[in-house]
Amino acid sequence: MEGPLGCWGRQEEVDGWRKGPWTSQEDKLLVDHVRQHGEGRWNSVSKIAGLKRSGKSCRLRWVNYLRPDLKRGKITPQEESIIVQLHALWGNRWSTIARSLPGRTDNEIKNYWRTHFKKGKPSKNIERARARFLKQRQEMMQQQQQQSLIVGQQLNEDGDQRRGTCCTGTGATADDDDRGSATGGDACAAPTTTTVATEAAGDLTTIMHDDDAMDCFIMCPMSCDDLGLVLHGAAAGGQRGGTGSCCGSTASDEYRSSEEDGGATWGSLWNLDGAGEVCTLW
DNA sequence: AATGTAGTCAACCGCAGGCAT
DNA sequence: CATGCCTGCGGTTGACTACAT
Repeated sequence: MEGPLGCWGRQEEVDGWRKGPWTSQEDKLLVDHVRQHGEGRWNSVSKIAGLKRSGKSCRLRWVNYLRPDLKRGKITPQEESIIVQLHALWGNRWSTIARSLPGRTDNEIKNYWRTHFKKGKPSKNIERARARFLKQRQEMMQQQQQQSLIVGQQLNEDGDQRRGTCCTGTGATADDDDRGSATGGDACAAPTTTTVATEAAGDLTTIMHDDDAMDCFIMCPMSCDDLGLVLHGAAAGGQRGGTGSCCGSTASDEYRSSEEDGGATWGSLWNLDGAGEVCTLW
């Protein structure tokens, strides 16, 4: 899809900024600039590198296309499963989902989701993954309920120290600046969280074992508080842009279109009835 | 072969949060 | 404390491509 004209037709210039598709020369300038100065300070790129592009445009071009660690090519079935399951957890938080998929950008995932799921009809692969996900989550919750009594006794002894167990894996990145993250540096996960997530992930379990990089998903890509916020988001009024909750919705086990139904919650998200109960495990 | 439709994807826009002044 | 700038995010657009009729 990367042609001389790209998809935006001829390049135009507005307020001194070039818009439209990037040329190979511009790409080269941007790549050279990032190599020399690193990422960030995008607004100064135009001056330093001599690009007639806004900082926004430069950043977008780099993040979505020029970054060397990008994985080109189609989304694999495994990645598809991950996307679906992470979307079930986090809704349209594409950047968060993207962090669990090395080499994929939020834009890519967002586009993929829209084209594949917006109009319903998930693939059979997705349906299988989802069914297994829900089933295993149910089983896991039953086990957790049985264990909760024992754990509760231990917690009473240990106080709040359970939240002091912080993960240091790649997933607990410092750039977890998601909206609603109430406490800084709390990318923590009690041991039970890891277990729960791994089991609940269903198909993911196999994937994770094959690829350590994927562990960033299991190892709390978002903070505990953040996860709770997402899962309870509807009660809190939800976030902008439709980032809401799976807990607040009801009954129907259908796919919905987030855009077309006008819902403030995750429209195309499966209804994870009982997800609120999962929240209580964290 | 021509036309219509759906899918894909790069790039834009507006908004919100963080930070410096 | 208030203001403005920068950065990042999610939603949307629109041209191109592939497939169907």
